[in-house]
Amino acid sequence: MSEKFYITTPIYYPSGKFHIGTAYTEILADTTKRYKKLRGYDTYLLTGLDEHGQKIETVAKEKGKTPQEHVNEMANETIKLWEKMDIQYDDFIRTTEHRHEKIVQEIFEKLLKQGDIYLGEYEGWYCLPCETYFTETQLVDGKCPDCGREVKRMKEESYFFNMKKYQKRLEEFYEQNPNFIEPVSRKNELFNNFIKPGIEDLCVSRTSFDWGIKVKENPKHVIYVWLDALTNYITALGYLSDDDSKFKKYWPADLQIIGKDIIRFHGIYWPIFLMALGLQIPKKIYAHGFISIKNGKMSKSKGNVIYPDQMIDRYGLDATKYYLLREFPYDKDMTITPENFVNRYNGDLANDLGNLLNRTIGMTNKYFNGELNTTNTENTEFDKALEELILAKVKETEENLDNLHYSDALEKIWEIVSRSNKYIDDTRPWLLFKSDEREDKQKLISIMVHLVEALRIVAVLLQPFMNETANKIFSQLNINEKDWNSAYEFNINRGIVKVTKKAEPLFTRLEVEKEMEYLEDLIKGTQAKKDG
RNA sequence: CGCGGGGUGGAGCAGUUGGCAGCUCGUUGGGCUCAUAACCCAAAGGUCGUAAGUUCGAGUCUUACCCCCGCAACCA
Repeated sequence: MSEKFYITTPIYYPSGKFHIGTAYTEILADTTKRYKKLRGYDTYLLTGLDEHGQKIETVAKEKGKTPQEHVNEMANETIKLWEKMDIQYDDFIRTTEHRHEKIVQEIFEKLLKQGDIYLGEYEGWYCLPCETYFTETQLVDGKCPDCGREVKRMKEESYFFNMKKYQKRLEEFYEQNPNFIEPVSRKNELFNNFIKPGIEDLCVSRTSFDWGIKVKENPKHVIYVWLDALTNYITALGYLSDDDSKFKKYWPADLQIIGKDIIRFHGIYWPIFLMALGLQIPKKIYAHGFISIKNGKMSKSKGNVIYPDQMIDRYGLDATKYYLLREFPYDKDMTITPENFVNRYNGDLANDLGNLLNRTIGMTNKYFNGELNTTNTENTEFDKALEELILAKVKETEENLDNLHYSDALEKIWEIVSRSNKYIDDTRPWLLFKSDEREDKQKLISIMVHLVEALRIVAVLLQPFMNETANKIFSQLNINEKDWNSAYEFNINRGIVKVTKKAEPLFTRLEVEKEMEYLEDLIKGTQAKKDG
């Protein structure tokens, strides 16, 4: 039986439309899943929505809907988006589902019985019109950050989770698992700022709103945020349910992908909840950075938001994914600029990769009527050098993928592409074609075979990132050898290869000026109006 | 003195344990013609935020300072 690999994304909060940052998290998870699957793992990818809470209640009311109606709509939209993005998730959990709510109640009761949860009082700054508590630091000039009105110091009865009790165990856990959170810089940040100074108890219930899971024995309380949200990772697998086979098989998670904003909750509360339940802690949490556009973090008020469907509709899924995965640094934030996008698209996708396929197929048709007999080719020095380089890059691509360095992995794949383009210039097939020497014809066959193989290997490596593009390459080359392991060697003895008659461009070049303008408008939000 | 990240050729970035300053894009010149006006080669361009120090030698270590950007606990 193959080794399992359980990946999770955060469950997103559907108070509004998801922007490209959310899509990126999902893309990361999907890419990881596809890669692990190709490497032979039994993979399981969980994603979903966190549908409770004050804000959902408020947003629904504004739209004249019930919270349930609102989240149902949002769930439909989200699923449509993930379909459009070809996300290969195995389960989509919604915290309003019975399977989740029931178990969360049980977990709460268990923790209460154990003495990990106690009844206390929550105190904070309360905005009456917004019906929301804020912390000191959330206030803007001492007023409500949402509406700007006066806030009042208020108290309410609340259940608390005794985090302090687990302080020492958590510190020990971090000592023993220094790579629990990646990148380590983020681990250090969390450790220095929140763990070392002493963890504070966490409020796990509220009475000031209604839209949530009720505490069974005290139903005026609604279970508050994190105990509800974080547990999705285990309730989705059937923890404490009649059928917990998936839980037994897949837990603990091998990789939990999150954004850097929720590190604290996944790095402190989550391990502690699991300790309290006597469960294993996930192997790794990877926290990626944020996407910023022009003047900082994306926000509607700044007018610098990009939505994934807008990019996909105009440039295609693979180009969108490529750009994000190629430009997003492993341990830093990413900045999107129209110029950068157009450069990557034209340079990497159209010119380097797309055109390499195009010229290879063009030559194969012109020189050999599309048919290559790939047996018994003799390797020249150029051929050998190409093979060596490519095989080295395959290794490097793999290493980077194993370490979640997706941008670097793509860079390595593109080194194969670049080297192949150079190889054509070095070997000058067009001169060999004009020659009458038999030896030159032999060389020419070898060159074309090597190019076809190089492209095939590129396609193999590209599968986790750009499945559609990879398949286009396979189909135009008319080769079906897609296994990951097949990238480890040049198969130059595959018999007759008959490539497609007419190459179809993988990516057609963009008009720089026009697209930059389009993207500028998109970011400003004026493009929607133009389209409409 | 809250914590952290960062300031390197026009732009975006690499620079491992201190040892000739690199990459991508752009610019300029050249080559090639199989190809999506693509591809290949070459060149120009940096006092590595500022100042001082350690050292035979510092982008890389130490100290001070200046500037930019996140995070500061129950908001997902």
